[in-house]
Amino acid sequence: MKEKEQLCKFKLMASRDALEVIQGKWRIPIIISLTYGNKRFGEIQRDIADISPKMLSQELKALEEYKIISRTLYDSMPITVEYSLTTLGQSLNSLLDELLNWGIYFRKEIVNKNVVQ
Amino acid sequence: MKEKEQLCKFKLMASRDALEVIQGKWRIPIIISLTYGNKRFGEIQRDIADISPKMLSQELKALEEYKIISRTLYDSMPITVEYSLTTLGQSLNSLLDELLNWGIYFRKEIVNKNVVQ
DNA sequence: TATAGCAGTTACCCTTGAGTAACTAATTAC
DNA sequence: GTAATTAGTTACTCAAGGGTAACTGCTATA
Repeated sequence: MKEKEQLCKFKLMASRDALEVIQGKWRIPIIISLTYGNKRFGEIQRDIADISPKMLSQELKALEEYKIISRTLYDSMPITVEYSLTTLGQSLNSLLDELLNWGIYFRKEIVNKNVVQ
Repeated sequence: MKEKEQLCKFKLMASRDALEVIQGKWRIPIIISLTYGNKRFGEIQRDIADISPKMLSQELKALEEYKIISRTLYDSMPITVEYSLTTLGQSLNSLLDELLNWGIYFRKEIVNKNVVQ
């Protein structure tokens, strides 16, 4: 029984580490947008229709600090900035896939059956 | 290009459905605790050492509404209440696995290397 | 008679997440 | 000369998420 509890505690810790990074309304959408190739600020904003420049800027900075994305400045005129997933960011791929699959399954099971609203 | 954009929008929607359910500090820990068997209120509270009864009660109710867990009242003395995962809740299994795997990987890559903090 | 465990509830507070609107500076096109 | 695009920033506001502490009613045990 003690083993089981220790494993449980370990999993709780790991899930918190992961959640700390992907928590919030906008980070997953931003990462999904970037799985479709490197993008500029404005392009991400157009992908995620209802994000404000303030939130996008704020969350891009956070994801950069976590080394999930990287920011490249091109000294063109006008200045362009390109965001891309790092290898750590790309390692989120299978987690994202599961998230998407479950989201689709959940909508089928619940939302369309009007069990929840 | 239009196909790519539509797929991106579709994925954004699915991820939001999933996030709506698992978002927040406590839901994933509660679900993880319940993957180790049906549990009573006090048992979950002991698993997740720093959760308050208020938050546990509130999040259990939310998860019940989403049909992720079910609540069974046993009319023993004193009254005991058992929480368990529904089949919908169990369907989160592979998502949880990926979350845990990524959490462990992330800690190895970042936290231990002191890149963050 | 008092304490402990069962499963929560209630009231209060404070911080954070997120939204809105307006603004920056540089350049190009009309 | 004015508007549009580039990539953001700043100030202000509000609601939600979450924390703390005390409390409920019931029963069994010491």
